Amino acid sequence: MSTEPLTERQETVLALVVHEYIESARPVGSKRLVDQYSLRVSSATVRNELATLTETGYLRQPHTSAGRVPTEQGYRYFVARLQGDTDLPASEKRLISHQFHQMRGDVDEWVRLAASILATQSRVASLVTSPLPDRTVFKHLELIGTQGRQVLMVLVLEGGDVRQQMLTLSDPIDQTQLRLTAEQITAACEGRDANGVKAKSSRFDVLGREIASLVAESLERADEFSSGEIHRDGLANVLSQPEFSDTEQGRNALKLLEERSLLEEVLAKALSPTVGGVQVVIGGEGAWEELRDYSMVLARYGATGKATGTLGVLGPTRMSYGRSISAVRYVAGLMSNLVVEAFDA
Amino acid sequence: MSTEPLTERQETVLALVVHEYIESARPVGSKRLVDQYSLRVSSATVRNELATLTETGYLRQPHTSAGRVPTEQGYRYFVARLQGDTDLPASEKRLISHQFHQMRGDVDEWVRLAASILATQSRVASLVTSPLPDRTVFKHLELIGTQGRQVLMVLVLEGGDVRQQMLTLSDPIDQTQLRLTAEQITAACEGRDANGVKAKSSRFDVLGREIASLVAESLERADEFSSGEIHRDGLANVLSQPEFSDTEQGRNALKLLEERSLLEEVLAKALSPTVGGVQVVIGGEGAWEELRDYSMVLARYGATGKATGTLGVLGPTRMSYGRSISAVRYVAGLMSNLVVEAFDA
DNA sequence: CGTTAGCACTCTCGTTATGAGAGTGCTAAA
DNA sequence: TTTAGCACTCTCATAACGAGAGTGCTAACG
Repeated sequence: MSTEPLTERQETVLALVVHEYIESARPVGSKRLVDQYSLRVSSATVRNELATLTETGYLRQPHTSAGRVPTEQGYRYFVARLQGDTDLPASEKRLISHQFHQMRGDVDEWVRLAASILATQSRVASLVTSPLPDRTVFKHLELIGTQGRQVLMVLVLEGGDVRQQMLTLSDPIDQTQLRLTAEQITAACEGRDANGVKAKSSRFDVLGREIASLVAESLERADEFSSGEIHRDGLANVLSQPEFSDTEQGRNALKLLEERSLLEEVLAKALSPTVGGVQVVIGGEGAWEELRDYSMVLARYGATGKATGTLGVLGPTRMSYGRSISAVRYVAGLMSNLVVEAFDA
Repeated sequence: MSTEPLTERQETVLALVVHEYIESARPVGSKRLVDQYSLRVSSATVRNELATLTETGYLRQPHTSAGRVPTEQGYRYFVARLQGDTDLPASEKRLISHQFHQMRGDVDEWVRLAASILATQSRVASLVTSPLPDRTVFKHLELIGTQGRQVLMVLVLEGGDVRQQMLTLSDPIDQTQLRLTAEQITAACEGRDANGVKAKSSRFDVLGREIASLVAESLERADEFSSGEIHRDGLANVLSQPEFSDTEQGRNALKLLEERSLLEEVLAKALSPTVGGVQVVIGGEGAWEELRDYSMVLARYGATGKATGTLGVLGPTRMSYGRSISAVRYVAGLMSNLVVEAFDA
């Protein structure tokens, strides 16, 4: 567990072990290493290096006389060295970009496409949340009477998100009255958040106050549940990873992917709220016991301060970090562009 | 494959075989049958019945000297006899009903809850689509200018569904003009469908015509993609079924569940468009090769002619039809109530 | 001193053999 | 028509075993 700097050769060996293990899913030994990569040293030398790397906590032996497997620490070191110099081939990029530009429709469509692309590129499961405003700001209110005292409240938020809500008034109100009230509130509260709306509320009549408090409540709710639906894709991919050949393990993985609350927590905590680089969470980083055997590659996308969402992949710790990181980075960039465009074209 | 009517005893034996096989997941033999259910005949007699049931195509032998397994035909017969007399225990019903009434919020919440309840009750995977209007009818239009030529179009449909769309006009238009146009269109087209809107379109000015055609287009699109998102739950359940202990099989099942287009097709074709009873699709019914080893229990819910959605479960042919049917029936009923309430309170 | 060849030892994993268990179909008797 | 009895079949869990891969250690080498 010492943190002495690694020699160059140790670094190479570590990288090779990680690489080979990710490819083959089998513990990797000294012999295989020299053969596979035609190293210019003997297997005995490699064996020595492996021993010290095991000492210092970068590698692990599943059992005596088996090959080595990277520890979380080992993965982390590898990923840190990796970060910069990994990218999707230009042809892939063109293809993906094309698919995105093909379809400038619904936000849900983007999300679906992003998830699908992440899944196929990374070969593991993907997660994408819709872009949501960071701070929910009121923009426009519409009240539409149906029959009797039933009213549909349509709430337009900054950034184009729309909330709708049915509500029942104590007395029947005609459509002109409703329209008037809606206009009043819209005029007074445009550009304000939940608290701002509450502050203005005293200026309205009885009906207006009732509606305004509902609006404020709705804005608050939007602030809290800021993650919304999590769109998943590629669940079948993770099942095909050899570590989940045991059904029990596979079921676990699925449970994890279905556990909304856990994912929300990780997504929220692991990511700084600003759009930026790609974050890699390896083996739960000690904080999430359930994620011990899994890694996530995450990124925030969107326009900081306006609307942002999260996207990423989840797979076994032995996943292809290179592929995942570059895919996540690229797709996050594309999605950010789309969101920015949608905001201020 | 003959369709001679079964004797009463044959019927009993068939029912027991199906029941026992669903419970144990192992081919069931004559001896086990008499022991388990303390039949008043000998195993040899049962053996004879099994033989004829195999002849007539209700049962199948995985290999000589193995027990019997129901064929699709066998399941179908069993399910047909079963339909009426299966129901959730009252206590379960109360619990579920309570959960639903606990939360009269967002439609998405209902969908999520329904999926979750179906999954836990049936112990297999569940599918629920949002309730959508059968025929998309325009109700109200709102145009909200942002900056420059960018306009947010908010389209309220009969039944409270809301579509939003960003659009860029050829010339900047001020807010009053937008409002006027929106009011015009709303007044002229309320209660009309896509074609109705098109018909009225000639009465508007240039801007009005442009907008109206977009509205009509949007209505048409809503008609086509009438299924929307399919919400899933309980995917992990199906992995725990012994038939999927082989990872390959499990992966297949997952792929199936992820294949949106296939599910949409089945949902659309297998169900009459009216809200009604529970439909059981066994082994793909010859029409869907991919579903050979799976069964679905489906129901349509909502208010016929207004808004309906689909919900159901998907599992191996060897699933507990009793549990599934009663769960699907009950949850569909609850969801229908909610939708009806939301429509005309 | 770092590197390497050699070697004895360990642990896994796929293959094969084997026997118990469950089930069948058939025949003949009740 | 039902049942007892029996020979036969097929699966599946268990154990035995050997090949293969890998290790650590020691001693020799440049």
